[in-house]
Amino acid sequence: MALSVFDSKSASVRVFEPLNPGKVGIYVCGPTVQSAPHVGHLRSAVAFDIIANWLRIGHGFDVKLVRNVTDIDDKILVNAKEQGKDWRELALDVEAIFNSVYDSIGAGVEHRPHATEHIGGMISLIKELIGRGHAYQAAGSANVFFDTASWAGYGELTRQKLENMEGEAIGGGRRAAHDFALWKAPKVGEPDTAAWDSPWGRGRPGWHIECSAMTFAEFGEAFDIHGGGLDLRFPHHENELAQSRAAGYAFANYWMHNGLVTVSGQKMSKSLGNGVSVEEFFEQGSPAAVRYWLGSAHYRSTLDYSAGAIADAEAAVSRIRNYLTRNKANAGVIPVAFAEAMDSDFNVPAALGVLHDAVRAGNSGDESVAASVAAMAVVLGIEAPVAEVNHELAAKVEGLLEQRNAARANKDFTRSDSIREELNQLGVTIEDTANGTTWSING
RNA sequence: GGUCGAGUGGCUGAGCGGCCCAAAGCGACAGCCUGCAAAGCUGUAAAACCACGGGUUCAAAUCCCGUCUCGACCUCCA
Repeated sequence: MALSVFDSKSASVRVFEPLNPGKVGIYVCGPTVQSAPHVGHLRSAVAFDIIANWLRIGHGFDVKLVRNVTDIDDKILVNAKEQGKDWRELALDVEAIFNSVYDSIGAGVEHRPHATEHIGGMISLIKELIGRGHAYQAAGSANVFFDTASWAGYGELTRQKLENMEGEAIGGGRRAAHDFALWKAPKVGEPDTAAWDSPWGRGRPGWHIECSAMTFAEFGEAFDIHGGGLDLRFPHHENELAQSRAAGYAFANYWMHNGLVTVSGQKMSKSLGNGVSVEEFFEQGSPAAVRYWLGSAHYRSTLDYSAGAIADAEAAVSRIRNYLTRNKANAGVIPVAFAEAMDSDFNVPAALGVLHDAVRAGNSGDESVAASVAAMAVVLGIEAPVAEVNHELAAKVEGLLEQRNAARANKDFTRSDSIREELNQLGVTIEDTANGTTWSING
C-alpha cells in the first residue's frame, strides 16, 4: 500500500518515498516563545504528531520529528522589555508553558533545537550565501540581506512572481522590496545579551535563517518533510527554501502545511482580538477532547471553532475512551480501511469513521475488534482515561457503592439514587453493567 | 493587483468520475436494556435536488466554463 502525501510545493499528491530507506526526517516550525500558546499552535502540533505516528506505526519508519523553538526574535525582546524581564527569562518561561500544553494533549516532541544554540551555524550559512553572491551586507551596518534578484527560483514554493508581490519599504540597506534580513544589527535599546559577534558586526539572526540552520544541524543538506502552518508558507518557508537552495542544499523533499483555525470563519489572531485562549479551550473539555477536536478535521482543511465544538468532541471521544477502559487490549492489527484512509494523505476523519465502526461492533459484542481498536487509538493518540485516583477517594467510592448495592438489593431506590447523586457530586460517574457496577472520574 | 483554498443533512465533517438512493461523530425522537438513569445497542426523521447557472460524459457532489459568497497569504503569525 502506497502512502501518498499532498506536497504543497508541487501542489499535488505524491507517493511518499523517504530519502534514506526506513528513515524519515520531519522538521516542523515550532513556536516563537514570545507569549502564551494559542489554539493554532496546538492544531499544528496534533497534526504532525498524528502524521509521525502513522509513519512509525503504519509504515515502520524510524521517524525523527523535530520542532524548533524560536527563542530570539524582535517580539521576545519587545515583550520582555514591557514586562521588565530579561528576554532569556521570558523565552524560558513561555517555552515551559508551551511544553506543558503540548504534553497535556500528547503532542510533545523529543527534538527541540533552539535558535540561540545555532548562531554559529547561521553565521556559516550566511557566509556561504555571501560567498556565492546571493547575499550582501548593507553599507555601514551589520545588516545582511538575501538578494532575491540573484536567485531565479525565488517564489517557487508559493508560485508567485516577484513583480506581483507587495513588499517592504526599501531602507536600512535593503536593495529590493523582497530581500529579507539574514543578519540584523541591534536596535537602539536592545540588551547586549541579545547580540552575537559576527563577521559583519554584532547582531542577531533573522527569523528565516534560523530554521535553515537548524534543519542542517538536525538532518544535513536534505530531509524528507518540512511542515508548519499554512500561514508560514510565505514569506517564512519561501525564504527558507530560497536561502537553503542558494547555499547549495537540496532541503526539504516534501512540504506539508496544516490548515488554520478560525473563529466564525475568521482566522484566530491577536490583532483581530478573536483569539480563544488555550485556557478557555481546556475549560470546555478534557485535554483528550481538545486533541480530538483539533484532529477531527483533515489536517489541511480550515477548522472553524464554534461554541459547543469541544463539548461535541468530548462526547465523541468518550465513546472511544469508554470502550477502551472496558476492553483493555494490546494494540493489534490495524484494519485495512483505516490504513487506506491514513495512507491517503492522512485522512483522519475517514480513519475515525473506521474506528467508530469498530467501537460499535465491539460494543455489540464482537470481542475480536478490541485489539484493532486499541491499535487505531494509538495512532490517533486517543487513550483510555488514566485514573489518577487517590486511595482515600477510592475507598470512599467503594464504600458508597457497597451501600448502594445493598440498597438496590433491598429495593430501596430512593436511597440508591441519593447515593448515585452523592457520587456524582464527587465527580464520579458509575456504570451498572451485567458484571456489576464500575466507576470512573469525570473528564 | 498577484497566489491559493472553501461552499455537502440541525451541527461537525469525509467522499473528489460509476461501489453515493453520500461515511463517521454530535444533536433530536422512538424502541430495547435498566428498579429508574447513565453507558450501550437498534431504528427513525429532518426537502442532504452536494452554493447557483450552464457544459462534457453512457455515468458528476466529484471534470470544464461562468456567477455568487466566504476565507488564507503577499508585514510578524501554527
